Order: sequence, then C-alpha cells, then structure tokens
Amino acid sequence: MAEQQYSAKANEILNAAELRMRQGGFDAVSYRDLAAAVGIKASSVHYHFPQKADLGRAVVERYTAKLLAFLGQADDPADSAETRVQKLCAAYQHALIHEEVPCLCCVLGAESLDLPPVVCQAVGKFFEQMIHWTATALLANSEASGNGAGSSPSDRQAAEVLARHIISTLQGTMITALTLQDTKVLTDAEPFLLRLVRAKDV
Amino acid sequence: MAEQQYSAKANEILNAAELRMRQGGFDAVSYRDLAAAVGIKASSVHYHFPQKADLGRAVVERYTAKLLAFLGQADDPADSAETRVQKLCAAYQHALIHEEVPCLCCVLGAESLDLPPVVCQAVGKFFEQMIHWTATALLANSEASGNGAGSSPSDRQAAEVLARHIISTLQGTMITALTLQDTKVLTDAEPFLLRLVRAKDV
DNA sequence: GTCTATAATTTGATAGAC
DNA sequence: GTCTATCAAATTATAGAC
Repeated sequence: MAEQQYSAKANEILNAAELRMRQGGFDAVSYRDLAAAVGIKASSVHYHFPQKADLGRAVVERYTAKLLAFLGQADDPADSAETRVQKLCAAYQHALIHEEVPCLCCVLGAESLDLPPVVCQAVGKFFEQMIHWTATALLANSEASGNGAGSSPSDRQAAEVLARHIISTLQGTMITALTLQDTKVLTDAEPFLLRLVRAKDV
Repeated sequence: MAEQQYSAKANEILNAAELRMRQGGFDAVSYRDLAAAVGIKASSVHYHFPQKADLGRAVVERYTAKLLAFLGQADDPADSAETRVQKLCAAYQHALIHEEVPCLCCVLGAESLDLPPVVCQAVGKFFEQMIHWTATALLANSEASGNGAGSSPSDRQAAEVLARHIISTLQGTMITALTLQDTKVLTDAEPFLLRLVRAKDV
C-alpha cells in the first residue's frame, strides 16, 4: 500500500492509458498517443514503462487498488449485505454514467485470449479480488446477526457462487448498456441482484 | 434470407475473421493473417472485402443470423418460457465450452466506443434482436396459457427489462469465465436466470 | 479471382545526446 | 527525464498483370 508508488508523470501516463484501454482495449493504446496526451515524446513514455505489457499490468493493478479502496472493508459491521451490494452497484454505475467508459477489466477480460500473459494475469487477479470482496460482503452480514457460529463451508461456497454471478452481471450489463447506448440496463440490474441477495438469506 | 449470400471463399474468410475477432476483438484481425488462414494473399482478401469495416459488419451480421437461426421461433407453442431460456443458455454454453471462444458481440460490444460506426451499428442490432427474441420467448408462454387476452403493454415492458437482463448476464458470465478460466461461472448462471423467469410468471 | 509490387502510415522499441 | 533520430515490422489499401 505504498503511497506515491509512481511519479507524478507516470501517474499521468497511467491515467491516459486507462482511459484509452477502457474505450478500446489493450491495442487501442499507443505510445505516441499517450505521449501526446501528457505532453512528452513517445521515447520518454518508454522511460517510465519500457514494455507495453508492463504498462498494461500497471494500469490494471492500479485500477484494482483504486476500486477496492473505494469499496472499503467488505465486513464493515455498520452495513448489511444489501447495503454493500448497493455500494458495489453504485461504483459500476458511476464508472459508466459519469466517467462514460466501462469497467477496465470488462473490456480487457473480453479480449483475455489475446492479452499478453502478465496483463491477463492481472485481470484474473482483479476478478478474484472483486469476487472475494463480494463474497465476504454477502457473508459478513449473517455472521453479525443471530447465529454466532460464523459461516459454514457451504455458506462460503454459496456466497462465492452468488458473488461471481453478481460481478459477472455487472460486467455484462455494461456491455449491453454500451451497445444500446442506454445506461438503464445497468441501473435496472440492481433490483434483480438485490432480490438474489435477499433470497440467499432466507 | 438469401442462401449462398457469400461465395465459398468469402465464407472461409468470414470464418477465420470471426474466430480472430472472438479471440481478440476487431483489431486482432489482419488481412495478412486472414489470407494465410484461407490460403490466398492479402490483396485477394481485399477483393472479397475491400474495407475492413465492411468485413467486420459482415462477420457480425452473419453471426447474428446464425445464432437466431439456431434459436428458432421464439414463440414456438411447443416450448415453455423456461425451456426457451434454457435453449438460450445452451447456445452460450456451447460457444464458450465447445468453440472455446466467447460470443462475438460480447467482445465487440466491450470495445464499442472504438469501433468503426458500421460495425458498432451491427453489434447494436445484434443486441436488439437477441433481446427481442428473448422478450418474445418470455411472453409467448403467458399468451398460450389461460388468459387468452395476450400480453398487456406492461407485460411487454417487464419482459423487455428481464430479457435485457438475461442477455447481459450471459455476456458477463462469459467474461468472468474467460478470466478465471472456469466455465462453471456460465453454467451456474442458468439457475439464477430460470429463477427470475419463474418469478415473473407468479 | 488471384497474383506481384508498392505506397503511406502506424506501431513498439532502442541508442545516444543533453 | 526528456529529447532527436532511427529502426524493423506490421498495418490497410491500391494499381495493374495474368
């Protein structure tokens, strides 16, 4: 969790690279365009990120850390499972509606089969961590309530399955929202997901 | 619905282009690679598809027609809404598990913001037609059963929302399945979706 | 329909000066 | 850290012969 992990200029480059990747995928990023976006030359961008695959990995890792930081502790006792999933939905809605680009790992995940290995691994780790956060968010609730024994292995497994489903649905709705140019698909998903969260507790 | 819309060689090219696009997106396709795949030269591929955007559009349109043909009539009275959604799930499972590549429009949809306009429009049309098929599949059931009045406008709207959600979820689970290298995410989605279909009828 | 040849551009990446 | 200069390779696309 070291702050200032990248220099100010390196962060500018990562910002520009993240935006382009979220618009058009890994191949949409070029050193020339990044250079122009941050006011230096392409060879100077290579100084900060020698290989494009390393740049890609850095973008994904920073993105993952940012999103998890926004979501906060998955087992914050102040929240219910429903509230936590709402927070997750809000994060995805903010990305598409206000930043006007889909989730980075939605775009990169779709081209997984053609991604440089280090980038592909970073995307895989993003999904693992997001699913872990969500599964914990679903479970922490039932632990806090009545039955003090914590969550059983089968509870954990059910939460994992539901968490994967929730993350997947959010990614998919972003794609449909993009193609139909209508963010309603994404906001409409929230009640469907919350229904599943509630059904799980019953 | 003209048969033989493309020559045999053009179809070979479309096959190769579809595979590459489903692996790595629109930019992953190159005339050189396509030429090598079908045993001719790049300039000869240009004879069949002068512009790359046209090639992309053709791939998407043929893909859309193929999938809709496989799904068949959305209001076949022999099936229930549940059976029809199962058929839809089966189509997506077949793509990922047996063809070992995700849905073409999952990949292209994710890079919508950077696609040539004609390709983007074709992808949008794919989603519209898939959602229309699914909404009809959901409604045809309640029409066939007891209340002979057909579906009310609010029924149609609810079916549209659910249809968009189902299509979106299938796309999203493909992405997660790819990144986790585990097709279970996709097969696990089916019971969640069928639950929503059943809940709608109650 | 397919070929050779070629054009014009873009790409990721490196060497070396300042 | 940033620059100029340069490279080798790949890209879409066209002209014209067969």
